Amino acid sequence: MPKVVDHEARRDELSAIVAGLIASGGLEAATIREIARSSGYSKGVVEHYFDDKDELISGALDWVNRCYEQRLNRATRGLAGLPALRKMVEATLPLTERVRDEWKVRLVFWAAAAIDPTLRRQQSTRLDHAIERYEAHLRSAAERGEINEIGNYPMAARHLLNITTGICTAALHQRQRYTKDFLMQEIEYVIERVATEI
Amino acid sequence: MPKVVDHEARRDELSAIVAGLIASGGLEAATIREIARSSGYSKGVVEHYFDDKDELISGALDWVNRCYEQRLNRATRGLAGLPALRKMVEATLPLTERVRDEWKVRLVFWAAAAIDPTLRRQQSTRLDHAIERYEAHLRSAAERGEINEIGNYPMAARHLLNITTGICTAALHQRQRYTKDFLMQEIEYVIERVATEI
Amino acid sequence: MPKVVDHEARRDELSAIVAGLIASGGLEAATIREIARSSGYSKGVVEHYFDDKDELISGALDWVNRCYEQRLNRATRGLAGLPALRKMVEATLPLTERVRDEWKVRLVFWAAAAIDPTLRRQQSTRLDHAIERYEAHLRSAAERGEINEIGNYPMAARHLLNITTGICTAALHQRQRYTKDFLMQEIEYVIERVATEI
Amino acid sequence: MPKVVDHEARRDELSAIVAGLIASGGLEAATIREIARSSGYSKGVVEHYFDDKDELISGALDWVNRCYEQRLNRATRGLAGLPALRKMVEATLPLTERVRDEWKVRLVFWAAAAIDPTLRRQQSTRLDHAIERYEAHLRSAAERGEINEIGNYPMAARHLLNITTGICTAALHQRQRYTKDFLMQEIEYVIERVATEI
DNA sequence: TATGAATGAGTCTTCATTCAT
DNA sequence: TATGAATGAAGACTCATTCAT
Repeated sequence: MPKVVDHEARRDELSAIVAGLIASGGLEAATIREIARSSGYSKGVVEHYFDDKDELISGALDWVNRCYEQRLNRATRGLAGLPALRKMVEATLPLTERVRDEWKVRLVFWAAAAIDPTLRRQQSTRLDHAIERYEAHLRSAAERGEINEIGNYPMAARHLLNITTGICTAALHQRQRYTKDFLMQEIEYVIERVATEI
Repeated sequence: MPKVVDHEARRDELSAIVAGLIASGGLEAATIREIARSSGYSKGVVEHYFDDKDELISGALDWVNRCYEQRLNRATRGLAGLPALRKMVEATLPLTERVRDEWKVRLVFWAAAAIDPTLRRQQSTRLDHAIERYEAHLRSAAERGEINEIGNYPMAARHLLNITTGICTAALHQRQRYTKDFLMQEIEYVIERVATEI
Repeated sequence: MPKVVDHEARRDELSAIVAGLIASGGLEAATIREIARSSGYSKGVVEHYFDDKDELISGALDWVNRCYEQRLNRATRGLAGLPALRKMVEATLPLTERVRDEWKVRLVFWAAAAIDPTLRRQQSTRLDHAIERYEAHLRSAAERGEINEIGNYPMAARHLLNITTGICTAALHQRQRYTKDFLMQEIEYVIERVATEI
Repeated sequence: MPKVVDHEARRDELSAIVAGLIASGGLEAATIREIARSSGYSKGVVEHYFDDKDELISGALDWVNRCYEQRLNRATRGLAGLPALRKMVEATLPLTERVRDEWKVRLVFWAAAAIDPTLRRQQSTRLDHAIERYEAHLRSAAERGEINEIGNYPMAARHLLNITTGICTAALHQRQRYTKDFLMQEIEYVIERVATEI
């Protein structure tokens, strides 16, 4: 009679730990031994829930992205247009230690994705999803009359994504300059410009 | 008299190889053994020119940045204002395999810098330098009447840097979408918006 | 359930091998590879039981000292006074190959302790313990009327320890001269002199 | 026309450095690279004067012993009997940092000699010489009426050597206990006992 | 399901040594 | 004589992975 364990919950628990290790020490810090130590489980358990180290690592990214999605949904629930856009961006910016960790993990995977085609495809899909979100918010903002009509919504959305990405990476590297106020001001600057059809 | 070897040249030679290995296989591909194999030298030689693996790795980043600087200087020599700005951005975008490799190495170091304070400081300084360049070009563009006067040059410059960064990382992950034309179009879009005081 | 292995026994087994290697080839002969080869285990196993090479080495000394202690206790069990003292010294002298090996390991650690403060402290404690043993035997010898009362027991004990040490190192370097008979004769000479209050 | 260099002087210079390195960091600290660095010469020079690393190491011991001999001769010049004996022992005890270093080197070689027959033979010869010195001083002390006649001079001399050795090694490991006064007191204790025929 | 024992490949690094200049 | 470039062997150590229990 096997002990009943919530497989998924255990996987998530471990993924969270892996993500934390990556955030604090990079990919190389996420060794099976260390994961076992941090989780309190034995080495064997760790590899019982994950076939492979690769799976363990990509599980961590998955987990980070799922966390992000959830935060995003919670933040924009019931909102549309510019308010939704602002909340979405706000939820993306590395304003808290937690989100900073999220970004650190993301950076690690960008570096990996730049090299590995499979990861790159995953990353590409994620980018497309993000653009769609931005686009939806822009459209609803226009509908609600909060901004002017935009000629090329996908382009504007991509622009918004890219500038947000750029700001976030800069914020990671210049932590003290990119305070919360400063970041939000940047975002307003960006939204203004995107919303201004020339 | 010892055998005469241009120490710096040899270091550069090895750094180039390390950068190439990182670009094609990530940090973990840049093992001493592989560096030796790729360079045709013995393992010992590699550590004759670099005390440490860390030094070897950071040497690769240095080399990449120096290459970038040179390319930038060559591209903008004799230019000012918007033409200089365009050339500068053009030299930054991952339009060729070589620049793509440059970006891959950069990504690896971003991930590392997000974790290691020392690397983060270096990265921060580099960002400041880049912003200064952008700012100078924007100012001269305004002086030459190519764009309107800008209220906050440093902010506009930082904006330009961040959006470029964002575009470049996106381009790395969605290679086929970000063709040369597409990238240049994005850039024009960005320059337009930065140059438009609202 | 994990495979059941007596951790301590395994550590001892390995320590004995390390001690043997040190005795026959010095510290440098005690490489992990050689330890693995000699023990029949794999390299990994050696470091499964010992975190570190340092630990492995100091484990060997520990083991040697524990062996010595046991031999000492066995030899002096039920004895006191001069007979105990004689047995103790006899158990210390390099009369057999086994004890000679013990002494070789000891010498290696003396050299190390002369340099490393931590080892020196350990060595100092060991010396104190040995002196206490000698002192106890001297006192009981006096009580039993086997020797005259001694004015300064600790000093006499230390004297006894030092002379024994000196004899043992000499015996290591002049093996054929220091036969068993010769060594025992030296010891009697020493005991006589220590026991003779002037 | 080759540059004229005093070969022997250079060898001594290097030997002194090697001895210093061994004294402060053990045998493993005496790498060719470190010797070169400490001496200010290049690696090549070091091995120009010494065929081999082994030769370099044994050169260091030679040098240490020669220094010791010189100090001994200077200390006992013009003396005989007990005064000579006292000076000789005094020159042997690790009372100064310099002599402590001498002993550290000696310990390293004892450990090596316990293993290597060639070194052991050298060490044995050195012991014999030392015993002869002690014996001569004892005999002259008796002649001068400073002590009673001794039945077995060689044995007494060996005893003196061994106890001195034992005291010195103890002094190395319990530095603060073995102050100069304490050491000299020990020596008097020893001389008294040796000189007392029972 | 869980443990941790065992393996061996692979990592960086240090080093003595040789040799061209 | 002197330099330091070059080599490759050997060192400790880390790690993912397999497997018996």
